[in-house]
Amino acid sequence: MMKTERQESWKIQVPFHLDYCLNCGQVFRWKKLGNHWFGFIEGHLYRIEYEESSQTIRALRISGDTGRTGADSEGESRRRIERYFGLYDSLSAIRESILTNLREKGYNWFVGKFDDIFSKSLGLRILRQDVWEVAVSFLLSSQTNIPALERKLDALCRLFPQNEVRYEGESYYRFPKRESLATLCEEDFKRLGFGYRSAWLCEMVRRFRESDFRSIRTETYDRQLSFLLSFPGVGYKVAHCILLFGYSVMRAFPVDIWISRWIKEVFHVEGAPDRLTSWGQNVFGEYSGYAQEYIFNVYRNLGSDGGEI
DNA sequence: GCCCAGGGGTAGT
DNA sequence: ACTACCCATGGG
Repeated sequence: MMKTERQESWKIQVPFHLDYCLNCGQVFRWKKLGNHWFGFIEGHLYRIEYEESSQTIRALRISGDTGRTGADSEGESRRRIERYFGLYDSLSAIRESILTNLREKGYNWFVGKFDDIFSKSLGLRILRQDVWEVAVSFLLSSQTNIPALERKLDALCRLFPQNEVRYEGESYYRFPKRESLATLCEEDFKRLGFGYRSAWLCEMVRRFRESDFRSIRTETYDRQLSFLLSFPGVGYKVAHCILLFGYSVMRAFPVDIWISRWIKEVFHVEGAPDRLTSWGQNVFGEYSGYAQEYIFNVYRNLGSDGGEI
């Protein structure tokens, strides 16, 4: 492939925290070397860094998509990256929406506490990821901690050397398309250590149709949810991860073991994921997905003990 | 060995 | 609707 590297850097005017965005359990295949993050956006391998003091993003586009020719026009990487990292989301408006909803629902005692959580994770943004990769990633996330999930996805990607991009002695892999995974069988997945999730993945590969996943974007929330729940291995938690991270449905509220614990500790509310999802959407409002990610990042990643939040 | 992990499916109440 | 139990695997 012809090398078509291009560097762009620019100053942004909104809060942004690159590490939080890439290290909060919404995406699993970005790698950090020094201050640089390496990963794919729309099939292009990028090296990205963010300098907090000058609010500057520096992005090196290392390789173009396969089948594409020629270099991007000036500013194409910038638009692509700003979209991918959700820089068009107004965090101040999202914060106001959540705080207002908390007051309206009678949780005044929690308003200041949520504001603390929001400040601690400020700059975390919901990414605009590829739906197929999100769907496969979270299908495999069942009963799997994040490091183990990263290893699973890495092993899966390494089965397809045609997707490899080499840069400075390291190898990076584009996520395999459905057609590529369709050449594998359940036994192949089991050999990768996917266990009982292997059959689910086979079925998702078989039933996934690009057109279905595209047309569902414009459907109502209820129809989107029932469509995703129709896949074996996709329950409420995984479906809401796909809605939030793949479809940018900001009121999606995934309830995993951590969020479940946190709700119990802070609000003394318990229940199955579907019930706690409804609870979270009611308490946090139309941006409950953002609230969930900020809570997850503070509670799970930043190590604050739940009792102090 | 034991416990846990960004859960889901199923059978029994 | 709620609960109990099982499901494979890897890491601490």
